[in-house]
Amino acid sequence: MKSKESNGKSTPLSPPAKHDQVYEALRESLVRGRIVPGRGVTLRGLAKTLDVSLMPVREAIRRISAEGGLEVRSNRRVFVPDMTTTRFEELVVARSLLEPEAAARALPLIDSARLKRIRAIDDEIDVALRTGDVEAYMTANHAFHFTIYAAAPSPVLIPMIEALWLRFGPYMRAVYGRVGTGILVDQHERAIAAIAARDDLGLREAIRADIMDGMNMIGSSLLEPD
Amino acid sequence: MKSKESNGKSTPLSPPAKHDQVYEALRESLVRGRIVPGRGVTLRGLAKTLDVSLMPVREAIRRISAEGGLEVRSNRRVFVPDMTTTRFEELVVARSLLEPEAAARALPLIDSARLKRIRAIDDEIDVALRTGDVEAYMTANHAFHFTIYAAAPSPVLIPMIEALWLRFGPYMRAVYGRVGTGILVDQHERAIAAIAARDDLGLREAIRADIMDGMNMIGSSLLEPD
DNA sequence: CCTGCGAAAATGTGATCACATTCTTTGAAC
DNA sequence: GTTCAAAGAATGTGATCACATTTTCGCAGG
Repeated sequence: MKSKESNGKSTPLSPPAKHDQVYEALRESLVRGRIVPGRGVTLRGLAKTLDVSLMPVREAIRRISAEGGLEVRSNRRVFVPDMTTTRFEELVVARSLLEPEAAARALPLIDSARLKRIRAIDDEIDVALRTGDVEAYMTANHAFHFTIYAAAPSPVLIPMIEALWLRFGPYMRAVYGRVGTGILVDQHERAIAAIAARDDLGLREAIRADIMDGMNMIGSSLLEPD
Repeated sequence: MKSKESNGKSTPLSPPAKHDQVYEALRESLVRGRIVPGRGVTLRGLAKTLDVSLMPVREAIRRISAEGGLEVRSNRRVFVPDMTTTRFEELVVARSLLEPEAAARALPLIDSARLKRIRAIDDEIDVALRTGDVEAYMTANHAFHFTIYAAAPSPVLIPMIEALWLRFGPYMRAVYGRVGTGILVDQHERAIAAIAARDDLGLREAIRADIMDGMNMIGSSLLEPD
């Protein structure tokens, strides 16, 4: 029995910690490609930008580094990891293994409301592709995938997949900025059809195809030697 | 051109950072099951134990938490995550997806020297199983798997798999302590045979069987409701 | 022109202090 | 004995300072 439970309002939880806000801001910057891969990240620079002291920045960077979003080199300086060929391939493989599984696990729990939302997001993607809006495309594409996966609570798989997307972020932006979004083909119709049909294998294969499609297009573009 | 490169000795790199040492110590404690799942972890407690200030502990905990080895609850207090049924299943699925892939990628690069080492480790496992030495079994089992995977440099997959093992650590210990190692069957012979035969699919299946075998045995044991 | 060296600025790390929040204990009222 | 509230201890968080290491810049020598 909790003696608390004072007011009926939402839990009066502690105000969000600053290191969490810094973490979110950093993650956002990486996903949106606002941090150039070559240039390094400095604690004091981030602290000044976000108007906090070094402390929250240190903890946020430690956390993002553990997720692979940043890399602390032996100099102890922090960089956006270089995208080498093998790293790229490994990231793609990991995505192609985990995401179909996450989708399949979510499938039985996707109700009509969520499917409707997924369809709406797919429409947004179509618009973004036609207008060439890279920012909107990336946001909507992320929402499409994770609205599917999140139908089932997956406290293990989803964070793992999020970490993979985080690692692609900076380069997706660079690639799209170079080749544009015109080449992208919308492979999501297959996924939507499979969801509507409750087709487990079909959904797995659709997600896998979507990943391979987008990644193959990138593969030919920027990649550094090992 | 680096102007450095002064002496031929190993790089005179900075002395290891304390937060890295604390991180290693923490990870070790979790894998070895020295931290009871129920009890919490306090910054000052760890700092006193390891004889450092709060700073390195804070960064180490942030890092381990990002890897899923610890959990910062909304109270901002740190615990070993509870092993629920769904969490357990997700962890097993992730292992069964990533580890066969890592093994298959390593297969072409496993030379005779490494295979010899793998065989030696398997012998250690047999001994540990016969003598019921839980500690030795866990160490050797870890070495067996990662000696295979590490044949190919996998800067993405291997850390992900390590993070999964880290999450099992505390409970493996608890389970083995309860049911003993007598039940364990050594499924590694299949893997060794597949490596010797350069049998990609055979190795994948052997690794997968090994995972399922060990995990299924655990599944019936301790697990909390969601 | 550029090569190398020394000074100066910048950076990451660790320690200590202060403070708000949370947990634990204590003690009185019923 | 049980319940509840207040006092006390413990904990996580953030800021500031100090220091060793690294990087960057300027200037001399070739």
